[in-house]
Amino acid sequence: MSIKDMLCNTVCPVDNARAKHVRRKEARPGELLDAALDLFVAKGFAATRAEEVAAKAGVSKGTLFLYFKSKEELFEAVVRETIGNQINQGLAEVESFDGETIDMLKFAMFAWWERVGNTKASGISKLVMSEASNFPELANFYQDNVVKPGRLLIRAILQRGVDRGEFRTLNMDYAVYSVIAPLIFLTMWKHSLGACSVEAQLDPKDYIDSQADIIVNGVLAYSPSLSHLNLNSI
Amino acid sequence: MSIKDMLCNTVCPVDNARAKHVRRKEARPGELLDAALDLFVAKGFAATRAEEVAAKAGVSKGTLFLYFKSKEELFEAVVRETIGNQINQGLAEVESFDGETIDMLKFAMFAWWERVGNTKASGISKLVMSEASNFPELANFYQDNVVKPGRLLIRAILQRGVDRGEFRTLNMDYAVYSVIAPLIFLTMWKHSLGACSVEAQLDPKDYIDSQADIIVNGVLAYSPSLSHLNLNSI
Amino acid sequence: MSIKDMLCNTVCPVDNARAKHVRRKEARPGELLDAALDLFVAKGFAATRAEEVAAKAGVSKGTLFLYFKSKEELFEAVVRETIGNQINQGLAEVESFDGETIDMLKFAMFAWWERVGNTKASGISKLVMSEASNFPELANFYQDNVVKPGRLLIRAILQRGVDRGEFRTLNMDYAVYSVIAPLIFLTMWKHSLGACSVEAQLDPKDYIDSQADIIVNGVLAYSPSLSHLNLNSI
Amino acid sequence: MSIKDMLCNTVCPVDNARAKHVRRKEARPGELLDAALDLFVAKGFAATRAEEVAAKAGVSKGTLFLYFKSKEELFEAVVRETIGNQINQGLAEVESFDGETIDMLKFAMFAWWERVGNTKASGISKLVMSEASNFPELANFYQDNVVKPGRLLIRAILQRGVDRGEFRTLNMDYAVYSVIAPLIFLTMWKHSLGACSVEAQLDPKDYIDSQADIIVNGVLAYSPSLSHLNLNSI
DNA sequence: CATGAATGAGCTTTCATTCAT
DNA sequence: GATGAATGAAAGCTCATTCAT
Repeated sequence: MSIKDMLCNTVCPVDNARAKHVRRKEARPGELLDAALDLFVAKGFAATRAEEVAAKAGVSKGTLFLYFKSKEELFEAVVRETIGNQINQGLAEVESFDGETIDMLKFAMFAWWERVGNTKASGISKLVMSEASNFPELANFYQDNVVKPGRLLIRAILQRGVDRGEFRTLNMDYAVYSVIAPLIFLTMWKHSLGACSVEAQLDPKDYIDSQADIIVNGVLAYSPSLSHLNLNSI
Repeated sequence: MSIKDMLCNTVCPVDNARAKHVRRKEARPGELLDAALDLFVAKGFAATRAEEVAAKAGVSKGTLFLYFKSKEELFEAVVRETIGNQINQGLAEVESFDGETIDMLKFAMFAWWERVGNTKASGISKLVMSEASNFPELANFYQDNVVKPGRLLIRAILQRGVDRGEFRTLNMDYAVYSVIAPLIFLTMWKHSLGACSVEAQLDPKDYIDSQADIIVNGVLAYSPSLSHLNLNSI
Repeated sequence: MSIKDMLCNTVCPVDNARAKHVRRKEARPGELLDAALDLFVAKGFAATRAEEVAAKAGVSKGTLFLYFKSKEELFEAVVRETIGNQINQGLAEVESFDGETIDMLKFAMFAWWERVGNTKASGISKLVMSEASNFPELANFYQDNVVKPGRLLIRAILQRGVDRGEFRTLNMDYAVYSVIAPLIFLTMWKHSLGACSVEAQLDPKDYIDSQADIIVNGVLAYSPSLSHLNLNSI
Repeated sequence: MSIKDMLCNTVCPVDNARAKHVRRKEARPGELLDAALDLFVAKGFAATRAEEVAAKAGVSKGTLFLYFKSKEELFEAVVRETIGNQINQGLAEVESFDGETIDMLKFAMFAWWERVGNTKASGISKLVMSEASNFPELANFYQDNVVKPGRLLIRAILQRGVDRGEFRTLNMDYAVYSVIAPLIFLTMWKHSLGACSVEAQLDPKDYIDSQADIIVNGVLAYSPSLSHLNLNSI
């Protein structure tokens, strides 16, 4: 079963019925979503005023409500539109990867950075986490469209490593977070403390490099057992 | 230099001059801080109404403002009071640890869970990250009193491992995040998506167990080089 | 009919029934009235907080309400107590005056300054005028106890001048204000604009001197007619 | 030097830079200023609720804050706008007056009544005096734009009388108040005690007539000296 | 008597949302 | 479609007043 097959069941493709309607909405007010994303990420949902969003998008306050019934709907649209199918996009690249799983994993992590982490969309993680309890449906949407597919993608990679004897046996349900946690942490950091003091900033490349290095070594076959053999004596 | 020594410069002890005066005020309205912490973590600063906090603490709206000049001051007090000197407390335990650094690291991670992660205080991470850009001073306070000391604590442990030949050479500035990121991620998860759907919940023990296992193996000496030796052929 | 006789009908002597009760209240909380007078005059009724008054009087907030049922009652007490029987006091002095009415009038004006204008009680005019429409009963009280008697006192003096042929015939109902207006104006000025900028301050003695001089000359018998006779030719 | 020349330095003309922008805003909400003036004069600043002002102006609470950042700003706008250049307007009329200074002075006093005293603007005196210590800047503004020019205007008239030999030598710094005090007293009376009881009301014409008569006679040349000559003996 | 912590009605101010133009 | 003036519900905060100590 290809990785794509593993994912296609879970990923609920964006509702096609609404697609056309949504498409028209995005024609002009795509700028509204952009503006809203920025402001929501930076200030939070409640602290962002509808008028600010409109102003940043270069339209009037009234226009915003022409395209979005309410501030909440705007928020949901921001999340839904921004999330898009990030995972699916990255999927193809990962799937077509040919080579050792170690490199595949590293590749996936850096690809994520290029595709998502280094994008405006990166703020979504922070946004969703911050507002999850105020927008439960949205949290579920995020669960279904980002978390689950992402988890499966990582899991598929790790499983590939195990299947090919490269990686040792892992508790898959939790091992995936060894990849996910550092990446999500990075985006949240970038949009919170990292944005406040210069000293708190992290260099993304070095950061991912370090994390990938440790994770990869941490899942390699035999390394744990070897450590018990006291390799120093070799 | 002991680990404690490494930390004592950065950790700014709570101002003792005001402590007594403040202490009396907080005798009763400590409940206000408790209530506020819960609500701020769950709903965010802006979405939490002052009256809710008061009600949850069992007092009237007016009483809240008797003890905190404004909602913002309440927020800051929540963060400052809750943070306390978590790190310092954990410090003693870690410092007195005698044994292999592998176990020390695992111990530290679990200890953190008991001391902080499994506490009401755990929501602070989420809170600070969510509101950092709206409360820059608070972000800096968190930096100085939690992030920096925590980073130094982890760094000290890792360095111990390296010094004793247990761990391989690491890019310390980033390696520390291999320990920090999964833990912070856990608390944020717990207070956001994890609180929404049952399926998204993580078992903390298993989670930390898995993370610790992979990290520890990822930093062990010789494992990386061994991987290049293609151990499969042995 | 003596001047005293002219007044005794209008001046309602302070209610003797309540006197004893009031007396006890004044024992300690006289300081409350003092403090309240100052603050009410300076900031107005609404802008003065009960706690401020208490603090200035050196007692606790609760004590204030021990002596005055409400802030309004405090206000009314301030006015009633402060007004006292200023006019009556001045009355005796004026009545026993023996000499030309010109000097009597001047004497009355300066006496008022010593007895009232230069006293804490002087703020009452400003206070009553500022708050009259919010405290109609008090306005009437002031009418009956200050305005009317004062008007009669002045009228009596002027009438004396007319009767003795010193003053020309005057429209008494309005002529009295030639004496009253400048004096009331002085106190209001002193407690409003005069308290703000140094340059706006008036020297009371010089001010009254000038006013009295012009008024006195303005009411003298023959002077108007004489002026038409072109006295320059004499 | 013409009277106008004497004044032009002190009267600061309303800022023309902002005028146009402000003007548009006030096109409609001029009614807000009208409503606010009435209420502030009647009840004082603190006792007037923003909602009352809005209601009286026929708009909603929110609309008021659309045009005035705060209740205080509304208050200041009321004073500044209402004051306008009352004095300057009256100036032209007085300046072009040709005839005896006695009549000029009387004319000025009655003109003031028509132009200001009998207008909504008349409440400003009471308002400013009542709230001066709470709004020091405003008090200064009033000083500069009303008090000083008014004083100079009166002084100019009196000086004209002296220069032409109609009036005797006067202590000008205080003599001006013989004109000002009765007029200001009249407006304050009208908006405080005069508004409470019918019996306390003054007929403005008669009042001014009487005041003017006495003042004018009080400043005529030779009358003071004559009084020392003991004219009774003639 | 005196205190001051606690209350809650009431006020200022904000801001999402509407709608006439 | 687009605007932005107008709305009014809702939230933060104040302060006169009460009452247990």
